[in-house]
Amino acid sequence: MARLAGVSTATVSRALNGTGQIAPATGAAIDAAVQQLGYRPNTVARSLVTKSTQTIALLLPDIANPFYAALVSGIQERALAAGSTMLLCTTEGDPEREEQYLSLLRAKQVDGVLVDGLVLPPERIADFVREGLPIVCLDRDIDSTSVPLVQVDNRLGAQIATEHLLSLGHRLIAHVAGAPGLRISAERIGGYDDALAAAAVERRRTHVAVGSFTEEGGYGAMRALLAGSPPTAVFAANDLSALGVMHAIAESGRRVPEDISVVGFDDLRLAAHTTPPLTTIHQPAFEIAQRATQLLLDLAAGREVPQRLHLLEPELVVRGSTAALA
Amino acid sequence: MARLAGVSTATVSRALNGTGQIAPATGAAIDAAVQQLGYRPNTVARSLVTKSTQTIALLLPDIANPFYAALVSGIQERALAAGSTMLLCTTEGDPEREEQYLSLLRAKQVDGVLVDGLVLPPERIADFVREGLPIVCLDRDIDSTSVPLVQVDNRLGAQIATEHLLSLGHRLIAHVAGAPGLRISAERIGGYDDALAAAAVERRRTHVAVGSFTEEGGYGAMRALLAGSPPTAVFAANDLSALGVMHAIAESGRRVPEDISVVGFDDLRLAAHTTPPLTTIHQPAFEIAQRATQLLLDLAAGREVPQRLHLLEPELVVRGSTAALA
DNA sequence: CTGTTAGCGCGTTCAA
DNA sequence: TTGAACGCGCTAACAG
Repeated sequence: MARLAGVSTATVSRALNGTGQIAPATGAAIDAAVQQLGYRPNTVARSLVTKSTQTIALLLPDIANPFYAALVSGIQERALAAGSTMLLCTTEGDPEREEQYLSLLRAKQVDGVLVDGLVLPPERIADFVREGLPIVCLDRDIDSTSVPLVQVDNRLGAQIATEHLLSLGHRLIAHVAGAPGLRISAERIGGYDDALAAAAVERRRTHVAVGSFTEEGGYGAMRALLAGSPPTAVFAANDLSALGVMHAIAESGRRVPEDISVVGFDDLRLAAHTTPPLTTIHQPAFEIAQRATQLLLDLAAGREVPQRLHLLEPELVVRGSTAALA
Repeated sequence: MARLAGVSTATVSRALNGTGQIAPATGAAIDAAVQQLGYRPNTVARSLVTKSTQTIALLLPDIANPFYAALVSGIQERALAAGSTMLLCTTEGDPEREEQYLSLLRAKQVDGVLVDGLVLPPERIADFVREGLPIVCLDRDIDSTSVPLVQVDNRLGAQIATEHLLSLGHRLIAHVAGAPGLRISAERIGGYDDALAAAAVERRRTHVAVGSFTEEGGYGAMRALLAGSPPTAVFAANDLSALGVMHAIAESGRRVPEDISVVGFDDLRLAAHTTPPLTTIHQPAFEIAQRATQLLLDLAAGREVPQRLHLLEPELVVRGSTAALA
């Protein structure tokens, strides 16, 4: 203990936390003792009295999706600036595991939790909020008024993507949709529909296939699309499924973008290096993460957050996977 | 408190932890009270006395690399099975931040930390081990005898990759290397050299370029290679840089694999969906993560780990990016 | 089988 | 400016 090298524990506590006045001499003595022993206060004991663990959690289905991974650095930056660390909990889309984790996190007294892509019923989540666990939702919605939400304007992004294809002269535009039942999937379909309707282009039922946001799903969806009446352009609900789409197109002997144009959504780091480089909708992942984290820290500190919905702007990034209709 | 609904706190503790014998009647009463109040023991208080936080940490440079992300699910599975959660700490390759995190993690009394790709001097890391913080290294080495290591046999993997290209008739085989100064980069260069030497193929200095394990790095390295005397095949130090390599090749008007074959390393999920699908060396990421986590939990529990080095087998996965020399 | 007592290592009164 | 005393919520040791 630093106590052995000086004064009482109370004084050490005050010195290290900058609480109260410390005589220069005793301050120096404490510093010396700390140096010598490599002393660091036990944060567990501190948490027990302060009621703050300086820990937040990120709860999401699957960190293997690079978009989720991109969120982490934004969270990390804000959290570290506030002296907090981040627990990562992956659920594999299993609602039981979501609930299990939420309950565990509450027991662990985390200061708050960031959730993304949960499938648990909103009322269950609201229960946790009611019990005093601050929760902020990022990227994907939850149907709950008790949880702030930070995300990109999905509908607008999808609309911009589709308009880009329309402006290139395409009329047979397919959509490889996200996982069924998710609001985010519906919104991207909505934006696609909006753009087609505004251009008075017929929207064929057979031109929407489910890609489920994965490489594998996009691949399967595109194969199905090619087996029917092939489109001249495809808007994929995210970059990962766009990868699968391009794979299926290449495998069928067609070329991107000469035969079929492809647009993705997310703008993953690797989108710039696919073959061909992927035209896509940029999501400000870093900013989404930072905003959501700040909101969560505010909530945890007992500050009110005035606005529930935080919508950020999507942006079209044109690369090599789209071209004018031949 | 559940105390209000029955007995003493000690009995509740025993009932909930399964320690000691509990009369059926009181057990039922406690269960009922727990249900009614939604009671969960405060793990912070528990940790203060048990000296275990049921928390481990993963310290790595950058979660945006999908290979690191793949490790997470293996860790998560083992950790959750042991009732532990995982703190994720990303360092951006900054040694100061590594030390800052390690110090913070010690203060937080984590049960142990898994490290990957640290650049901190081994002796600093050994200091933490000496202070009683269990550390296990996975994927990338540390030059320290006090830290167990779980990784794939990098040298062997690189050798297998190069041999594959040799067996296809290639003789002008370039290597896009990893970040300079890392043992893992040197080992993969070593395996490449071994294979060339065994086949009595000349290894040209100009056929090794630095790709630094990133898409961007691989892209730049391949452009440099193409500006010199172009190889007929390339072994990239990881899949991400292989993506950049394929990008540069396509941009130069050449085709993969007709003009140039490409082999990666890692076998990321997306490797199956690049254009063309990437031939690569499979790393058992899930197993590496599980083994390392188990080792760490053993260490944290005070069990001895007999073996310091755990080498897992790499495996060649042949897809569409390699072909026989024309 | 159960209650009482005593800490775990801190922050925080209240006096001095 | 500093120390003594108390308590955060829990588990462990010891009686009973």
